[in-house]
Amino acid sequence: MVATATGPAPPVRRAVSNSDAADACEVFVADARRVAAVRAALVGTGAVELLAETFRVLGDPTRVRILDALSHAELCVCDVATLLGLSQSAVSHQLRILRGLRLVRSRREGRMVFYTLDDDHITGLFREGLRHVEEASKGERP
Amino acid sequence: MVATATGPAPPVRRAVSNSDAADACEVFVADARRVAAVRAALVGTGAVELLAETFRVLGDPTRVRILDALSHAELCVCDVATLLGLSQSAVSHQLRILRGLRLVRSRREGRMVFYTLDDDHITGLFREGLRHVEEASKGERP
DNA sequence: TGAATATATGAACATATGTTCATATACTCA
DNA sequence: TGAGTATATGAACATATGTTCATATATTCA
Repeated sequence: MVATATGPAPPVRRAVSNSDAADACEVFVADARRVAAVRAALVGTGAVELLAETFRVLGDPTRVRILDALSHAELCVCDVATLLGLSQSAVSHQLRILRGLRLVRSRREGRMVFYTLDDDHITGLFREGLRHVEEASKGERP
Repeated sequence: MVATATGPAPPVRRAVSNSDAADACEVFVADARRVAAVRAALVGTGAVELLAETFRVLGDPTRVRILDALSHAELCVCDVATLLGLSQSAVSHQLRILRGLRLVRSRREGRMVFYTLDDDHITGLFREGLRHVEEASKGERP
């Protein structure tokens, strides 16, 4: 936190400084100091794009199910398809996407290709997300 | 892990048991025992959907930037818009989505509405994702 | 009350995305 | 080598999604 907004900062109502960022519309800033401080602390564009792409890849039910399956055992494409009731093509397409972000790893063995989670990478996120969700669904306000 | 696939399990090549899951196509299972074990361990549909939706919401560059900004300070809508060079409308729409999943919380103060991260919820995922991505971009294979 | 301002929201539109279908590639075995 | 099988991939299509534009709602202040 930059400006520990207690007693939430008197709305200064100063026009947006025509520095670099915004001429988007006639938007005013409530607290120019706070905005400036936050701007300086923002994550770089590269990290934003990469992070968003990572989450986007994780944000599909089919891919979640595939990762869930692979978190329990190494499986070949046809096993995944059978297990989840999906077509071989659909599974293969999705595995390609997961592989592209290094979330899974493949190992060929004869005609078959076995997939596992690539534990070196963001896989932990999946596990943690699952924990969060399972908690959240319990602690939902009634 | 269910079947610690060392010496990766002789491909049994048994036809898919016509139990409940799959008649999707003529797909065969490589290891019926392993598949059955994994099937029993799969996460429920509800959790899958919720997890995927959570990640999906996190999987957009604009929303990542908004969360990044809010991770540094409490901000009103116009501040976020100014800060990120976005239209007020776009920000408001996105904040609605984030609010829908309880990732941010809003607090009205006069005409303005201030937003903060809802730390009780999956926000930790965002932070951790960021860490992962920043590591990953360093440790990329050259 | 009425003008001004901050935020919210519905409709429309362009783009992105997941699945299917058809087919290509890679590997095994006779 | 050729048939058979497991996986990969390109094209097409239906659906989902983010932004903009216009406008509604909510609050303050004269």
